Amino acid sequence: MSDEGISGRTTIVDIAKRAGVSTSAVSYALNGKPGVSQRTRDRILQIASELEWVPDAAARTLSLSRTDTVGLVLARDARFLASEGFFMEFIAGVETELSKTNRAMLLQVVSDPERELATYRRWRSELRVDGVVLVDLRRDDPRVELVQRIGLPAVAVADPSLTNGLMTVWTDDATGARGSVRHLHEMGHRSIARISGSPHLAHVAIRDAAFIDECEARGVRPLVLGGDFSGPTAEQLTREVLSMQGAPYTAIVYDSGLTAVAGLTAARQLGVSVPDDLNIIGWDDSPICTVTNPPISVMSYDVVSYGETVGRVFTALLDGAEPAAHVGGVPTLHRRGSTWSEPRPPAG
Amino acid sequence: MSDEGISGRTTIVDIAKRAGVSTSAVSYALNGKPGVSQRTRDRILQIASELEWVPDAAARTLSLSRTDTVGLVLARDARFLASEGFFMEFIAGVETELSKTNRAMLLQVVSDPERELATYRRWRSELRVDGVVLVDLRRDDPRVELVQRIGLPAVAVADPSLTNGLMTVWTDDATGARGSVRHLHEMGHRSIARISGSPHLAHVAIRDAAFIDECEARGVRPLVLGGDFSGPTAEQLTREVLSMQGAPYTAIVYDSGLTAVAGLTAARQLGVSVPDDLNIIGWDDSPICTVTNPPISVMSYDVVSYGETVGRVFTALLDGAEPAAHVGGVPTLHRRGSTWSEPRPPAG
DNA sequence: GGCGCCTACTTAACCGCTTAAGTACCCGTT
DNA sequence: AACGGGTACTTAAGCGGTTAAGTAGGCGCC
Repeated sequence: MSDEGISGRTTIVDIAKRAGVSTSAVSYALNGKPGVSQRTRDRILQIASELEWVPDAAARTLSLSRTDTVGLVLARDARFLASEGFFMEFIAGVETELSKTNRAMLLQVVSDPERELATYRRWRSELRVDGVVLVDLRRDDPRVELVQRIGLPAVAVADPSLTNGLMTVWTDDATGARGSVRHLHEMGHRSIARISGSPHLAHVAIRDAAFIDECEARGVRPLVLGGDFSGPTAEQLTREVLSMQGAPYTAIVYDSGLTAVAGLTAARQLGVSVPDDLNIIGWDDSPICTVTNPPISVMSYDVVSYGETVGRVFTALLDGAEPAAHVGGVPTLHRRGSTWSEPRPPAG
Repeated sequence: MSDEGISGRTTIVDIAKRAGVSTSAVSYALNGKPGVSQRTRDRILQIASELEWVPDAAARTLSLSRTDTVGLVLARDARFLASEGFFMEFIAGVETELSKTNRAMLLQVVSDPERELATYRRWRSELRVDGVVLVDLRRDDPRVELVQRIGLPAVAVADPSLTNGLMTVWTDDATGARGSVRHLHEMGHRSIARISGSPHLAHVAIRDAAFIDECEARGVRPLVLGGDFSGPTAEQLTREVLSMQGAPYTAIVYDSGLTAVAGLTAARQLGVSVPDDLNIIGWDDSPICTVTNPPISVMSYDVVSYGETVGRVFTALLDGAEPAAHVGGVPTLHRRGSTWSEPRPPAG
């Protein structure tokens, strides 16, 4: 009450005056650097906390060239790319870790990839962030090349095969896809379809390949249809799968929760019973997978802890850690009502 | 290529050298202020663009006490409070407007309200943001008092009755709630239930009151059951409504898309046909409302443009506009398959 | 008892940009 | 010819921190 007020914010000058020392002594004390006696250090710390001093972010940035901020750009239609709620949980996880080192997150939602690149360039020039998190990578994604060229520290959230040596955190989608096939095969399925998301997204392509490979290894008849993460397309493709000639597909694996729900609806409209005649597996857990009848089994992992890993890795990167690929999660099957609960003999 | 490199970033000193003037002349020219001739101004601008100069954010903040950043804090369980995708669209809208004045958005996801308050205090002390956007207000929300006390500019996204004179943007939930009742009444419904979200959220209470009021004005028999925005609770409450004694409720209005889907599932399990025996209306549009069978009618408004309004109002606020309440959207009915498409004579 | 060496500070420069205050010069006046 | 008043700049100070370089005083040591 007494010292603040007029000037507004309290600075290290205020602390220095009170303590009767120079501002550099204050700075040394506050940052735990040598150059001040223990007595003086304690006194300065005491005064700082009395005055509720907090360092000015801009001043720090200016002299340290460090912003304590990490940037995240999301493409406008990200809500189609990831299942509902994914980003909320992901961001929550990232921040849990970042806040431990007092870092914040700058978020930008853009309408197209070109603007995303421009945003990185601008952030870099303005020195607004210490680095960025890259999500939703595509094959030969221009962002990877850009951040490397302009020297913007980055953590890529994608399969290591796409990140050209950047620091990366990934989920083992291939193992997840194989796991879904394995489970269905063990339950007796011999014909399994997969209705995937946008094929130009790298993780989709990875799931596709692993799916087919695992099916072939097990003598299962596979089918992959490329969709776009939207409900109507998933419904349409589901109808196609279910009305094909020949031995029917008894299970369909989707690439999100939303598309799985759409598939369930389509099946019901065709009079196909889930799970009796058809098993359905979605990807990424979300509340909507639990409010359907039957609730939908999904391949998923803990998104919050995935984000936490990204936050930790980011902190390490800024502390000088060498780029490496870290596993942030392995999708595993969460069984619910849309899949058989025990093996059935293969038909035919 | 020639001038950058060694030092790294290009500053106004570089421009000044090239132009053979002082840095102040450069600053005046760059900011369109008087004090330089047109010739010199043009030359400086030319050089600046050749050098691809971008102002350093921290330096600007330090001398102007302005960050060009707005903060947004979301409570960790926000994904339950708003329907899926709401925040992505909302934030996209806000940023569309903010980016016009070259402002960015700092995002923090916290686990509890206490941390949210702490975040505002810290941002204020560190001078990290010019102001904040407040969402998901409760009655007597402590955030309103806090931002006013510490003098942090804020735009509250909530009903004006809750914001104590802060700059606010709101959706007319009361009119929306009345609209849902009006439509159902005109279709012939005479007993309408409402399964609402968490009653301690202000907008929920407002919808509750308007719902009951409009029902009474029309001689409709109302019922309001308070839920929590979760699927299981919505299913449970739906079962309760449908198994009550006496004249049945022929329509249920929910407070989100997710809970409406849950209600649809519960109804189906009880053998109640939608829309024949029961009409269902959700709130806030989202993809999941379109992938059910039938797709679900919702009360909704354009969330992106809602966000845009918030962005515009925020810009105005920082430019000195007086606090006022602005309407950002009025929920209207989007008719889909879960409600009758034409009036039926009231039963009984 | 003069030397060097710590320790515990202070002084001053710097980060990149803004802006009040000063200065040099030109022009039109009386 | 001295003077007032623009115009077009420059100088210098300041925003709030950090940090290299300087300095004063105390201590041990030969």
